[in-house]
Amino acid sequence: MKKKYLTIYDDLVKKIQSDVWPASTLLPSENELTTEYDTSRETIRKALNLLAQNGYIHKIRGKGSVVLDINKFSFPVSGIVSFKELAQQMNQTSETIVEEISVIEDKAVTDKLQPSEQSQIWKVVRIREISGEKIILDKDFFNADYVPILSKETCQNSIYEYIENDLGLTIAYAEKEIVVEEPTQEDRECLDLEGHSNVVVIKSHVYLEDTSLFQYSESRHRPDKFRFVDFARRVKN
Amino acid sequence: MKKKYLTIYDDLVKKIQSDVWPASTLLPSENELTTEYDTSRETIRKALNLLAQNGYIHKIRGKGSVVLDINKFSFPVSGIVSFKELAQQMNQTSETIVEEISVIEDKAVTDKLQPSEQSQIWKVVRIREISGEKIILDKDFFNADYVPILSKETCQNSIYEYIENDLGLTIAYAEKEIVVEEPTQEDRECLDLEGHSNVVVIKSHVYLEDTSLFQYSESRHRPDKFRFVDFARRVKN
DNA sequence: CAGTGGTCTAGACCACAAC
DNA sequence: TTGTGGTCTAGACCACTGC
Repeated sequence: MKKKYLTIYDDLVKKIQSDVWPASTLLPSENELTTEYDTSRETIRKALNLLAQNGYIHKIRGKGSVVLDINKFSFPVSGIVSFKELAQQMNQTSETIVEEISVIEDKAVTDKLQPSEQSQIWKVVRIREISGEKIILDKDFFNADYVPILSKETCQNSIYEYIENDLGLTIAYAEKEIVVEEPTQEDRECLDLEGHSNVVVIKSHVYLEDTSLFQYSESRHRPDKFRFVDFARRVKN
Repeated sequence: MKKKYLTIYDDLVKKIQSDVWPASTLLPSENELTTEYDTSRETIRKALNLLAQNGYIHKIRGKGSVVLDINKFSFPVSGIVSFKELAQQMNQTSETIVEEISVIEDKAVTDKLQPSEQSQIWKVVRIREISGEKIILDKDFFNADYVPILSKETCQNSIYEYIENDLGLTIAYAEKEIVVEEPTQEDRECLDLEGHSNVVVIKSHVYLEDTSLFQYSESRHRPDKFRFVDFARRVKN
């Protein structure tokens, strides 16, 4: 049995996207939705809070839930999403070139991932080509305690799919940092930089369900093709 | 009376930050917290979910809530935070130079903010100096329907403080977009770019409690001083 | 005033982890 | 089996909006 509040959420998203309730109009009240979906009010509220969190509605006390018209053109780089998922969302023609797969013992990286003493770290370097241009250089480091084998086919397709479906691991959360750096020699060699003198770097620490750090990665983007969209709410002090 | 779940949240944050429960240990269970704070379990869960959302803990079904050790050095650029609030959080010596305050009728901007027909738009340009260097160029546009007066002193101090405290408006949410651009002539003149050939631009649409768009702004950063930190959780499809 | 969303309660049943 | 967090319920009271 699927979770009730999620099926309600999905249903409401679908209806908002198909303009059942156009932007800046009100959703049915929580009480109405309660009878409509034959459930309790707290369950409805869970679904509505998800909608609000994701920028679909804004709730106003005493009035109701207003449908927002943002979020229509914004594809999320936020959250934890694999390149394959992203490319599918955007309907872009994209290509992945596996540049390097190796096992390393680099001190700087090893310290971050802290594998058990005798074990090692996978290094994967991939180039992402979008519409024929080499735009992104992905450098991934995996703790081999969790990912024992890595084939070229897996790296070509989707490492996340492999980790979640085949290895049965659950990716839980990540710390991300976005900074701008000067291109390294490697960046210049692998990417079509076209004279750009900066790259945007997304550095991620990715953790599993048991809070163990299993991946560190750097996603290095040509600056003119980088875009990050966020929906934020004001938090009072 | 303050909201119970928020006072519990604040208390738990304080205790986590003062190492009452060190990183990677477990918080007391929800049932224990229920008796400790003399409240219901759902209220405890609201507080814990807030902690999880903000990266303080990770909840594991069947085990408990693990304290994370991230979030200790990461100052949030995310969310809606004014420059004054940010500077205070970081204990940085900072200075604001008000470069321009004017009323404009630029078509491109007017279309975005869509003020009522006879009204106008405030344009404010400010330079942010951090440790003696001109690092950020803030260009703000306010719908004069909501902000009738803007003094130089207000712009020097904090426009948000003025809007929320003196005008009694409530800032609710914002759409943010981060892109990298080539510096404009204005960027070159106002900032200490030191040869950098890119600026990081945060473009924001800011909305009030009644969902009306009242501000558009561009915060233009020298790339080497820009940093964005995010905490994300994996969402299954 | 009636209707809205926001908070809080006390209890139930479930899925999962650890022993 | 026990204890954990995840979902769901039915009801209560409150603060706010709009008439």
